[in-house]
Amino acid sequence: MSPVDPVDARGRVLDSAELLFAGKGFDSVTLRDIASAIGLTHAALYYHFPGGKEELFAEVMERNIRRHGAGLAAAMLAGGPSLRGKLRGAAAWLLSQPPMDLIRMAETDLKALPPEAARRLMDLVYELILRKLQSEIEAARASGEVGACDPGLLAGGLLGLVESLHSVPVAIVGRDRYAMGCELIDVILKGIDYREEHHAGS
Amino acid sequence: MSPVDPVDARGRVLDSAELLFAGKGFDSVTLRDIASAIGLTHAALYYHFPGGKEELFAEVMERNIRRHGAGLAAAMLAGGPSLRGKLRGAAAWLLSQPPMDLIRMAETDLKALPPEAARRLMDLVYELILRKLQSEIEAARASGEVGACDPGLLAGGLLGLVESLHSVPVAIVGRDRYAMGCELIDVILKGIDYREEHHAGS
DNA sequence: GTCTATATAAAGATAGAC
DNA sequence: GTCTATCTTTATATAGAC
Repeated sequence: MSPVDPVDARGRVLDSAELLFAGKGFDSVTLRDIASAIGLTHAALYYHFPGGKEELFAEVMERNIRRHGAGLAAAMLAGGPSLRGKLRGAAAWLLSQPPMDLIRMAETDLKALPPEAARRLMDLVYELILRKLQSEIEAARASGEVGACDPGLLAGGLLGLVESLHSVPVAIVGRDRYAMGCELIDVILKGIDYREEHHAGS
Repeated sequence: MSPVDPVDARGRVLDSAELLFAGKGFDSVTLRDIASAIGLTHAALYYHFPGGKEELFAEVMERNIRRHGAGLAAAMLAGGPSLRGKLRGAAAWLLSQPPMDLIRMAETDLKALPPEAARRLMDLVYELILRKLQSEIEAARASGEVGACDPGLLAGGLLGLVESLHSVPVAIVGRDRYAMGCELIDVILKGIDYREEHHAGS
């Protein structure tokens, strides 16, 4: 708790690395970037992470996924009993965090890790994030709150949908990301009132 | 048209680069990767692209965006008059191509280019891809085929949604990506039958 | 148009002082 | 715990032969 807590140096390295990795991906971030952002030289990182860049990245990703999982669970709980509330809570949480960019993670970053480490992280994403979303949709489906649907597909779709809002230039669009997230969730829940027979009948 | 068409060497370089850049991103692909994939040395690339990696990448991205725009327009036209048909055509096209990963492009890859080049490419994405999707939704909205919605937001959401299917492991899920795309489109169009008053009434 | 060879720069990693 | 070298590898880029 002292102004510069020496025992927490490792945590500060993780914070710096997470910020940079999340923004630019594994290959675009150097150990010197990570170190200099917190006033260290890159050599110091090897004291905390003897395994070098790969070990640091793997730990960053695992901590990131776990925090996302915990935050998501808490946010959905706080969203109240309705599925809409839970999904809005999930959106608020996801948009409060730096983008996870799961596509890049799966397609690019994880290829830099040993296959077992990559698999382990993907399993964590599924277990701690996708599964939680999926469970809530399944529960709503079982209780009759929503109609027939594929909860697994919807969970992945919702995640991709909300995450894609991170790349919307808010300054140009002039709308809050959370407001856009809520609107997209309502579209999922209620649709956009498509008239099947429109062309036949007009 | 000869088996090895010398005048088309530049095009083959672009093809190789596009394949690799699309899969792993700017920083994770080396000029040696691109060259050796087509039986050249990296030095040969400088004959076709004197500006080096950046020039090659910028040209690849521009060609990629233009092809996506043209393919999207053709696929939506072929989808027939209904919005559902057009969107399914769009999904079929997007899923037939390597992932564009617009989030990575916007958040990572474009930062490696000069700002004007980056802006130009983002403008092209908007003009040739998002705007086309948006126009179709707007037209359907104007004709009464669908109800009130935000066409711009929906266009971006649909793109993110369909693109995210690229990272679904088909072998595990056991479903065709196009089938999943169609289901998600139907969710957008018709919703998942959310009962607003479920909790109050049960 | 493509090659070999080389220059230059950047990044991961290690050794040893403090 | 962190630093200052230093080593090694890898990548972009260029020069000049063919």
